Amino acid sequence: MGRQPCCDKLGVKRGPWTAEEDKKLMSFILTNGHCCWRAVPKLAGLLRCGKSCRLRWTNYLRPDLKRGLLTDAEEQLVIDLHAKLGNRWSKIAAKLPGRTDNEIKNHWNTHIKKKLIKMGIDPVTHEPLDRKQASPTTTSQSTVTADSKSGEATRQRSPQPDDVVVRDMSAGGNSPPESSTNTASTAGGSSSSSSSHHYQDPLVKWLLEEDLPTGADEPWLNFTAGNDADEFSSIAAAAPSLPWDAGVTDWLLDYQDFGMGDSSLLVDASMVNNSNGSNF
DNA sequence: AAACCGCGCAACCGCGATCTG
DNA sequence: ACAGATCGCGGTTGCGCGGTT
Repeated sequence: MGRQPCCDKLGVKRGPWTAEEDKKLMSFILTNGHCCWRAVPKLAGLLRCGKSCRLRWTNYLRPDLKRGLLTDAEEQLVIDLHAKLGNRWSKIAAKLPGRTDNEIKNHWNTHIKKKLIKMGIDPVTHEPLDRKQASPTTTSQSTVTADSKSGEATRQRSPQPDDVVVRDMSAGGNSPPESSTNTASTAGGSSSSSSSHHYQDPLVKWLLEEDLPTGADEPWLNFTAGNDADEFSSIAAAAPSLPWDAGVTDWLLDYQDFGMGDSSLLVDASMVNNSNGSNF
């Protein structure tokens, strides 16, 4: 009964993806889409399981991905959404176009969590760890820069977003619109920090108020016959932080060499632009 | 100069939800 | 209706790199 096994794990390659594997997967998905992840590795000629292919695609190869550190506005939005939603990274990521749940999760664990702790804020409940300890005026600015390491110091961190956090967290606040459906035990009871009017940043305010088109949109699945190679090139040029900028996947720049120049494979530029339309 | 340490990120794992036959 | 496959999510791990001692 039912379906075939997902993957038999025997002969399935694991570990870091090579440029060649990326090339195969990217080429395949841009050509055929990913209606069935189980079939993708076999059809693409990859010795990977479908799960691994999906992860690689969603976290690294998707054309609409942003790369690089989160901006202050994005970080602030993540903090607030986390206060509302808890560790529902996919929901949070859906509010940040071009960002993946994995990326946000990593950033939370490596940056934001520590930052909040240093500020005297419990990263789980978003409540002050110790109300006596939480002294925003003395901790926020000095500790924000303290966690910088390996390039973090180069980030242009403004103290203002942090000040907003402290103000919001200590202000209590009223019930967020989504709180009625929020069943997360950690954030649910204390998810009161985010009355959107607290945000001076209009972008953050807008993102919190609007039900955005999610970053999960997959415009590359909506290929149109009218697209051409020049259009694809313009998309790549317009997206300064696409993964292949790092040089690891330079092959993508030569997509015509392996058939991606075919008009049927190309991404609708307008849809890509829409997905990144918030211009962080 | 070498060893050690901490950080950041990519990838894996396991589980629950959903779908399919 | 049920069993099993598939998908998607969140937690965790492992490795490479850069900084420090």
